[in-house]
Amino acid sequence: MSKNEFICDCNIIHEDVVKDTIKKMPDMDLFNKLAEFFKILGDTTRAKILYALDQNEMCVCDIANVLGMSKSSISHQLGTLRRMAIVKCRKVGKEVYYMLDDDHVKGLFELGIEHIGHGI
Amino acid sequence: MSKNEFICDCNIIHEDVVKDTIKKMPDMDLFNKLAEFFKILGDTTRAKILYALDQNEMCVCDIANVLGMSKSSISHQLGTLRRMAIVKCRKVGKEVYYMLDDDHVKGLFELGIEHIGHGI
DNA sequence: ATTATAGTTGAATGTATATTCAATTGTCAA
DNA sequence: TTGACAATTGAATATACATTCAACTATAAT
Repeated sequence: MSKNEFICDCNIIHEDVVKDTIKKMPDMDLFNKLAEFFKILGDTTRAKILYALDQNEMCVCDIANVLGMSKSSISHQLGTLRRMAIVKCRKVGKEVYYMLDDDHVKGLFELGIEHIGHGI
Repeated sequence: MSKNEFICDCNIIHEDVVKDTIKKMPDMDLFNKLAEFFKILGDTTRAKILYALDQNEMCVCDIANVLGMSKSSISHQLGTLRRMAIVKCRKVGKEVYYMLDDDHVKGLFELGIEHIGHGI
């Protein structure tokens, strides 16, 4: 592998380290999925929704009230969370009750909180 | 608490559940910090950088080559990661070597991967 | 059947942010 | 001290996406 196979305009490339790292990088597809997953938690509204649903199963209107936001925006976000299989719902008459679909979410929250250095 | 204290235009509010949930919600500031933190991992480039740095400490140019991206964009992202105290760096001559600053990152990655259901 | 309402959906808008480009800083070597 | 280069930085651009608004669907009650 000669230097001009590298994309970068510099002379001090540590070829061995770069090659070793490249070798160890998993399929790039994993990073897309990983980022997609973390992005879900990387929004204040969604984080609140998930925390709230971790306390109680609730209908859309209840969640909207807990967060002080419109039904529509909550519903949009719930749609996103549903598509990512992070929440699931059950329909009872006109109402739709949402709940967490995944135990990992709780674990992730706790690690995140630990990182931030807050107790709750 | 009368119904019109609620923000939502619906009749089926489960007052007890809403009040209970509100009571259990932590300081809203926590959600901002939490979301801010997860947002960091919620970007493909940053996820790759962190994974790469988990394999080897590297200079900016090396990272750029591993990811096949420009030095500038990598440097911008490293700046973000540094400001969030997720990576740290040491300067050696003209070069700046970056490494992970935080063990939680690894744990978070693993949980994320577990969620996605991939092995690596 | 008609009306009211819980929830969803699509389009539009505004905001956040990733990457590029160009200029700049700091350090080494000659 | 001058030239080369690793890295940073700011501004500009482009893209992604959260919320709003309005229209629509489905269910329940009268």
